[in-house]
Amino acid sequence: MNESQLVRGLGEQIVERLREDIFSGRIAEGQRLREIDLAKRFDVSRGPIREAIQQLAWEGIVNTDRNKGALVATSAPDEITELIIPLRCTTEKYAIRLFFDTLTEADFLLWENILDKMKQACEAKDFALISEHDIAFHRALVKRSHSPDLLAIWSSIVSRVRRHFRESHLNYKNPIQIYEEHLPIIDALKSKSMAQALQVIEDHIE
Amino acid sequence: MNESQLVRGLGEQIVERLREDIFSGRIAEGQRLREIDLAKRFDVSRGPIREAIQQLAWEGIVNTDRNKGALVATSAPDEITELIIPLRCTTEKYAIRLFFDTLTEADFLLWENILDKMKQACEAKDFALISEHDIAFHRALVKRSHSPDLLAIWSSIVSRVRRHFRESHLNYKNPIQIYEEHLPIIDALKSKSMAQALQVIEDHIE
DNA sequence: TGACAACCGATTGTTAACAATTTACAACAG
DNA sequence: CTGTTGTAAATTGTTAACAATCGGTTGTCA
Repeated sequence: MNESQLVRGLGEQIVERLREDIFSGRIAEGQRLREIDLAKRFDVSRGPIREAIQQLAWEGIVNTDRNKGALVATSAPDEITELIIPLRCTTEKYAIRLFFDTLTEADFLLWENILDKMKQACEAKDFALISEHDIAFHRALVKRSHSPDLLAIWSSIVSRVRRHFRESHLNYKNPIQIYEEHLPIIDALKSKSMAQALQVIEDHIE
Repeated sequence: MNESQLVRGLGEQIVERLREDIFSGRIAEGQRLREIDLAKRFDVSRGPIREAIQQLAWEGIVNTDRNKGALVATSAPDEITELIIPLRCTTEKYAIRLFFDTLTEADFLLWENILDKMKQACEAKDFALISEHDIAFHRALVKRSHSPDLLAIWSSIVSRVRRHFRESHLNYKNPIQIYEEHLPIIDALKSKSMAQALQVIEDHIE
């Protein structure tokens, strides 16, 4: 998976901008997305716009009806969270089992680096950044398994519910708690007890 | 949600045809998908083809590189099966819980229709077709939940292990058993006992 | 011979025009 | 007044042409 992605297609860039607009509330829930409007706004043709909308639809951020266009989805988080929790538990615990015996200091450095950035975001109360780093941290965990398939499966689960990450973060009065809740994971991974690490990740996800 | 879907876009139809081709093995792993070839084959322009490929990429059925097109993804290695079983259990049981109380005769008709085709494939010992219908059956189950989130997640999980469907089928001396093992699922769904249905699907997946 | 750069064909990315469908609204009949 | 039907505008679906990019090939030079 190409991390840097120096040059990206118009569609991908538009996806990111729209996703950020929707998550930040600049584009409201239920609002209709018209291809021509977006094409004018981004100064591209409707091709990349349609590409972006299709992707957002797959992520569950907008709903599309044939010949009727796209509406920004209203969040219905609760039921699906119930599904996501066991799925994440299964995949992330599986990842930990794969890599636990081969951990090195460099791994902890990498993860702690991400958590540092998350801490700064928490202090700045920048919820968009907090979510990004939260996802990045767990992605880095799964990636450490060195299994592209595992990473791909995990990604498809999480990106589908990126919005729920964000919404659950908004429930924290003091965002620094989000950061603090990640520290035990690192500790447990350092502890040399796989059973304990599996338990901690399970508690964390729930 | 439009149940019948009488009229669907070209892109959606092409997604289904390509998915069937790949799940059955008619299009091999690693094979390159050229937009122009597909456009000629389906007698449409490249627009709907690109739409279909993007969707297949999201489901994990093909891998795309910018400016380099799409390759049919290679199925995950055997170890992953260990992970997939609990993931499928979780998602398919979740789906059954969602729809169990609203089942109608039409649902059973649809599913039995797929199983009929599977039966014919079993009698013909056509393992490619057996796999295709096996996956199609489970997909139809999950789709019945009417939850796009659930279907999206399930799709991306199963697409990565499609080869294991075929390989596990090859272990059967008498392929008709594959068909017969699906009948208890229908029976349990008809039985009005959700707990029993959940147990049956769990036993079936393992 | 081997490295390297400039081309060329093939393929994907993007655009703009055209076709089909939906929606809103107005005219009309009962 | 209510419901229906026809029409036009707005919007999405599809197409085909054009632009940009990639990979291999060929030719040059050390």
